[in-house]
Amino acid sequence: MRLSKFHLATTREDPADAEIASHRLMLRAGMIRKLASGIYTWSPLGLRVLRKVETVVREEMNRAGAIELSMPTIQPRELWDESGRWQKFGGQLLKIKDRKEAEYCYGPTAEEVVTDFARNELRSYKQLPINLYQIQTKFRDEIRPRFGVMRAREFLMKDAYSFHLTEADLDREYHNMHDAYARIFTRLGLKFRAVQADSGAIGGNASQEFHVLADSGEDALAFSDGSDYAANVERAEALAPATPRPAPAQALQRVATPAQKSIEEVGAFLKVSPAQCVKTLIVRGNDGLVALCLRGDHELNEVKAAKLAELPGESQLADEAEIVKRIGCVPGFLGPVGLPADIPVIVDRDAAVVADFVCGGNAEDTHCTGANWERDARISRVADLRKVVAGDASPDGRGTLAIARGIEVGHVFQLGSKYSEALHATVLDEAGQNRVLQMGCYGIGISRIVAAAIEQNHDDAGIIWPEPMAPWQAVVCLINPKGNPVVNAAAESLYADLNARGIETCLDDRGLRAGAMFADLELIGIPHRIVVSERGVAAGTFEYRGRRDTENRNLDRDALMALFPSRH
RNA sequence: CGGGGUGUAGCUCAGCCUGGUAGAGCGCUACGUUCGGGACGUAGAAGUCGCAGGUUCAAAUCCUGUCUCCCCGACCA
Repeated sequence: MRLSKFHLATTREDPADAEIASHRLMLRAGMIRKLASGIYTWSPLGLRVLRKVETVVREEMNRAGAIELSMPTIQPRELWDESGRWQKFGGQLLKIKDRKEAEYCYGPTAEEVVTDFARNELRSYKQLPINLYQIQTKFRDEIRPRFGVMRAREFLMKDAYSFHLTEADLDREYHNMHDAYARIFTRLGLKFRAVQADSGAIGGNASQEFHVLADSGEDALAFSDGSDYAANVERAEALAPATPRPAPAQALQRVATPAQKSIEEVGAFLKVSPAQCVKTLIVRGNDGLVALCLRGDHELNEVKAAKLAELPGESQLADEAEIVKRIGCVPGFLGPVGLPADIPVIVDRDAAVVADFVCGGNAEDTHCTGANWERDARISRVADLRKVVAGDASPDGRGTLAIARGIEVGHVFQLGSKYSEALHATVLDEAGQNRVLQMGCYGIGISRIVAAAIEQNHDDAGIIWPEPMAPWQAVVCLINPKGNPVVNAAAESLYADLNARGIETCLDDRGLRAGAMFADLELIGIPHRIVVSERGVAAGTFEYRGRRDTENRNLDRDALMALFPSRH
C-alpha cells in the first residue's frame, strides 16, 4: 500500500472525550470515529487491524475443529420468548419493530438462534459433537458505553456454540476451546491470564474468563503466588480465618461519636483500627430488610451477596427512608447490637471472629465499643461476603493472593442444557432415545481486543502493535525532497521486495517532512521502519529502526533483508 | 436509571459572569521559501454558537424546555 493512496487521518492534539490510552490513541491515529454513543466507524486503518485479529481467531477456531457459519443480527421475538430472555435480558436488548409491528431484537448474542438451528439440523448423535461459530456484529444497549470500542454498544464478537450428547464430551470441548483461546491470545502477543469466573445470570457450570492484563482494566483479578489459582475477584472465595474468635475481654459501652459516620472517621475518633470495627450494610431481602456485617477494612462482594438465599438475586442497598423507618437510625450509626429481631444478621467469616469490636449503636451520633457476638449481638448465620484483598490466603490453600487488573476479552462457558431444554433441542442416541443436547458457548470480543492490545502496548509516541495485529509489519519511508530518481528507485525496489517476501509493507510516499512522517508512523504503531534517503543511498545503506528501539541502525541491503526472512 | 459536567469552524478551546459587528491555535486551500524528528511567510476557505420557545430595540451571552455527548456507580465480549 502506498500511503499517498491510503486514507491516513492522524491528529496531533488529544481528543477531548477520551480518558484511557487506547481510546485516545485510536482516535488520534484515526482508527475509529464515533457516530453516536458507543457506535463507531472503523476507518480503513482501524479495519486493517480489526481484520488481523479476526484472522488469527478464525484460523485458531478452524484449527480447533470449529465450523464457521453466519447468523442474522436481527432476531425474532418468538425465539427469545422461548428461552425467556426477551424479558430477562432487560434494557440491554435493543428491540425493533418492522412495518407489520412484528417485534425483533438486534442480537446481543446468539444462543437462541444457534439452538434453533441445531434443533432443526441435528437429528442423530452421529452428527455430534459439533462446534459452530461466527464472527458477527453484536449490539448491547449498554447503560454506559465508555472507553471507545472497549465498551461499545455495537461491537464485533466471535461467538461459538458447541453441542454434545454427554456432559463428559462437553467438558472435553470446553478444555479444547480453553486451549484454543490460549493459543489465540499468545499468537496475538498479549499478556493474558485465564481466571475462574462467576457463571452469573446466564447459569451453567464451569466458566472461565480470559483477561488481558492492564492497569486500566475494569475487572479485578486475584492470583495466588503459590499455585496456579486465578479468579475474578467477584468469584474468589475468602477462606474462613483459621483462628477462633477470642473470648470477650471488654464490657459493652455506648459512646458518643458526633457526626462520625464512616469507618475511617469512627476509627480515628475512637483510636481503633478499621479491622477492629464491624460495619453493617442494610439491603433489601426477599422478605424485608437484611443486615450484612463486615469487618471495617473489608468491602462487600456484591456477587456473593446476590447469591444469598435471603436476597432476591441481586444486592440492593436499602435507602435511608426505609432504614430510618425500620431501625430508627440513619446510615452511619448502624450496627448489629440491638437490631430488630426480625432482621436477619448475616455476618462475614472474618467479621465473625472479631471480639471487642466497635460498631454503630443504632442511634444518631452513637457507637458501641467492646461489642461481642452472641453476648451482645445476634448472628443469624456466617457467610463469605467480602471481596478478597491482596495478602489473603489462596482459596486452594497454597500461597497468598495478589490483585491485578484485567480487561475481559474472552469467556468460555459450559451451558449444559439450559437452552437446549427450553427450545427442545434433542437428538436420538444409539438406543433410539431422545436426548437433550449439552451445550457450551465461547466468546471473544474481537473489537475489544484491539483496544486491549493498545492498553498493553503503547508509549508516549503512540501505539506499538504486536506484529500479528499491525496494519503493516513494515514501512519504507521515502525521504526525497530533491526528487532524486535514484532514491525513488531504491525505495520502490525495497518496497516491492519486502512485499514479495510476504512482509506486509507500506510505502510512505506522502512527501511529508521527516519529522511529521516519523511522528505519524510511530503514532499508528508500525513495528519496523526503514528510511530510504539520499544520504543513505550514497552510503549504500538503509536506516532501520524497530518501534521499540531507541536508536537507528544503518544496514546494507543484505543485512537489512536478513531481518525479514521470507514468509512464503 | 441516579449524581456531576458539556455543547461555539474538521480538531483543541476562548468569548458568556457584565447582552451590542463571532475569535485563537492546529488542520485545510493557493503561492513562495524550506526539507532527517510535527518548518516559515503571504493570501484564503470554513461556524443557522446543539435544538425549540421566551425576555429584549438587540441574545453565543439572560430565562424555560428539550436533546446530545462526557465523567462517577449497578451490566458485559
